[in-house]
Amino acid sequence: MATIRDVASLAGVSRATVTRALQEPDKVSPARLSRVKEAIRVLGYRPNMLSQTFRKNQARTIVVLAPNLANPFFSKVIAGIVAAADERDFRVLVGATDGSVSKEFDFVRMVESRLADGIIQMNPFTLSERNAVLPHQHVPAVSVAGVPGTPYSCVRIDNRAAAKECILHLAASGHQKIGIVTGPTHNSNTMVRLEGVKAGLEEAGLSYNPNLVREGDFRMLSGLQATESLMQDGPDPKPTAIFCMNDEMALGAIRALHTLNLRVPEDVSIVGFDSLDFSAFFMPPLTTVEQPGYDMGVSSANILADIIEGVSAGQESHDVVLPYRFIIRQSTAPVRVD
Amino acid sequence: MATIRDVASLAGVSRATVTRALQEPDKVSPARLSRVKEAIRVLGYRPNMLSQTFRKNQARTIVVLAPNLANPFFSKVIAGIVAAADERDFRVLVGATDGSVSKEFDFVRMVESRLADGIIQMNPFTLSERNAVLPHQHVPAVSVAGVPGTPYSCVRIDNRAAAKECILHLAASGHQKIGIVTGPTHNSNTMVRLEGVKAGLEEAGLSYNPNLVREGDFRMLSGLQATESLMQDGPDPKPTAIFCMNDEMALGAIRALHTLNLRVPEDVSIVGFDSLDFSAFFMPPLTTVEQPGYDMGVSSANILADIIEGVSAGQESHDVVLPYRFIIRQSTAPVRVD
DNA sequence: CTGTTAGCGCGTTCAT
DNA sequence: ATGAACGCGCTAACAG
Repeated sequence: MATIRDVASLAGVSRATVTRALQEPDKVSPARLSRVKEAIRVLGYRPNMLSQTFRKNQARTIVVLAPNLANPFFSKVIAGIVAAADERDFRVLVGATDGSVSKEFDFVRMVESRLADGIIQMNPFTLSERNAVLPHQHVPAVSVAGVPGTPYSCVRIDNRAAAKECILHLAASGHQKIGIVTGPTHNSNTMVRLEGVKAGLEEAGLSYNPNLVREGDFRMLSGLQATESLMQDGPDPKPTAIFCMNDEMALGAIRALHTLNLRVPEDVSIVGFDSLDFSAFFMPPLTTVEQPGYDMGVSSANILADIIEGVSAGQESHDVVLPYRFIIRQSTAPVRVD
Repeated sequence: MATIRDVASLAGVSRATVTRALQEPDKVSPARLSRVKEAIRVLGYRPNMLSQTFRKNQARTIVVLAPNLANPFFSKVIAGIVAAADERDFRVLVGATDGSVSKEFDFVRMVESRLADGIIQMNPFTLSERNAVLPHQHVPAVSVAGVPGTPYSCVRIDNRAAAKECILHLAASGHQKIGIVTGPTHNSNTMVRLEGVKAGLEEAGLSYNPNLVREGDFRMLSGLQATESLMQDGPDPKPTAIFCMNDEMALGAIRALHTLNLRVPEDVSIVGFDSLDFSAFFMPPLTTVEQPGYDMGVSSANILADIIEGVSAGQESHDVVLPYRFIIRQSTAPVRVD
C-alpha cells in the first residue's frame, strides 16, 4: 500500500506538498499539483485514515447503544442516526448492550480511549439507579427516546401526554375497565407512561386499579402472556380495553385475545405505542402513538455531532421534544353495550 | 488526558515497561508492575486506542453493508454479527447503502484506507451486473444471505431448495394455481428462489405461468399490491395459494386478501420466507421458511475475522450453507373443494 | 527483566 | 509556493 512518501518521491516533491495538494490545492503551483495528482493516480494512493485519525485525535465515529437490536423501533432510530451521521462525515458503531451495565461501560471506555467521539444512548436514563454509566466526564452523549430529567442531552417525545391521550381516547369511547400492559417496571419510559395513564384515568373520572396492570418486557410474547393473565386471572368484570406500552406487546395481546375467542375491537379494544410499520398492516390495524423514530435519530445525531465539534458547549444540555401523533385505526371501538 | 509518558515518569520507569505491564504483565517484575498500576490508577490513564490502532495498522473494525436497515431480517443478522464480532474484539460499523453502488464504494474505500478491516455484505451478489463493488483487491469480504456463485466467501441457506419445498407443500395440498410474489427481478435471491419455484412446479406436474407472477420489493406494501393485482387482474381461475418471497410481503398479501373478503387459509393459502418474529403472531400464523439469521450473522463475522487475522488464506473462498427450516403454520391449508 | 532507539503515516510548524 | 524537521502515542527491535 502506497504511502504519502511514495507519492512525494514519485512526484519529486516533498511530503508536505502532497498533503497540501490534497487539502489546500490552491496553495500549490499548478505544475506540481498535476504531478502530484498523477503520482497519486499511478500508485493508487489512498491516505491512511488511521493515521489521519490518530494525528487529529478524533475518530469521527459515534457509538449507538441499544439494549436490543431486534426491536424494530430502534432500527428506525438507527436508520435516522446513520443517515445524519453520514451527512456530517461520522461513522456509526453499533453497541448491543443487552441491558448490561458492564457492556455500556466498555463503550464509554471506547470514547475515553478516543476510538469513538461520542455516544447515543437508546436505553432511557434511570433516575432511581445510582450506577448509571452516563453522563460521564469527557464523554459527549445524547439520550434518544428517553425521559425528562435525563441529566444530559435528550431527544424524545412527551411520553406522558401521549399515554394520557391513549387513555382518554378509550375513556371517551365508554371504556371503564382498562387493562395496562407496561414495559419493565424499573424502565423510565414505563414509569413516565404510567404517570400519563394515571393522569388520563383521573381526568376521565376513572380510578387507577393496580390489579388491571401487568408487567411486560416490550416483546410480543410478554404482551400475549400479560393479556391472557388479564383476561383470565384479572378481577371481574374483565377489561374492555387494553393499553400496551408498545406495539409489539399490543400485537401479542391481539393474538392472545384471538385465542381466547375475543374479537378486537368488538369485545376488547387495543392501543399500542410506537407505530411500527407492521401495525398498520395487522388485523385489525392498530391504534397507536407514532413516535418519529427516524427524525429522533437524525436529531440526536446532529446534536451529538454539534457537541463533538464544539459547536454546542456540551455543558448546557438540550431537551428536544418532538411531536408525536396519536393514530386511531381499527383496533379500538366504543365499548359494547350488552 | 494522561499519556503513556505521564505514567512512565510517575512510575519512574520507561514507556516500554508501561506497555509491557499492560500487554505482558508476566514479563515485568512485580515491584515495577505494581508501581505502574498505581500510576495508571492515579492518573486515570487510558491507552489511546487511536494510536494503538494506527501503530498496528488495523482498526479491528468490520463494516456491515445493508441495503435497508429497517428490514427486520437484516436486524437479526446484524445482531449475530455484533455478538460474534464482540467476542473476537472487533467493532461493527453499520453501512446503509440504500442500494447505491457509490455508497458501497465509499465503504470499500474505508477498508482501503485502513479505517476498517473488512466488509460483510448483505446485498446478494448479482451475477449479471459487471460493476459489482465486491470482491475487491485487499478488501476481505463475506456475503451473508447471498447466493451460490458469489465470487467470495458466502454464508447462506439453500434458497432454491427452500423455495421448491414451499411449492411442493402447496401442491401436495392440492393447489394448482399458485401465485408468486417475488423480490426485485434483478435481485439474485429472487432469481434463485424463482428457480426453486419452477423446479417445484415441475416436480408437482404443474406448469409455470408467468401471468401468476408479480414483482415486489420485499416490503409489505408491495406484497399487498401484488396480491391485489393477482386476485383482480390475474388470469382466471384465480390462484388458491400465493408464495411470497419474504414474510413482509406475505403479511401484506394477507392484508390484501382480507380487504378482498377472502379468508386465509380457507380461500387462499399463503407461504412466506424468512420467519420474522412477527409472523408467528400474525393471524393466521404464517407458514414460512426459517432462515437462521442470527447464526448466519455469527458465522459470517467469524469467517471474516479469520480472513482478516490471516487464519484463513482468504484466497479459497468458503461457501457455508446453513440449514433452513420449513415451518408449517396456519396460513396454508388444503385447497377447498367446492 | 529493562531502557534506549527508532519509527508507523501524517499534519503542522517554521524557515526559506 | 515549498521543503525540512518535529511530534502525535504507542509498539517493536535491540542492547544491556
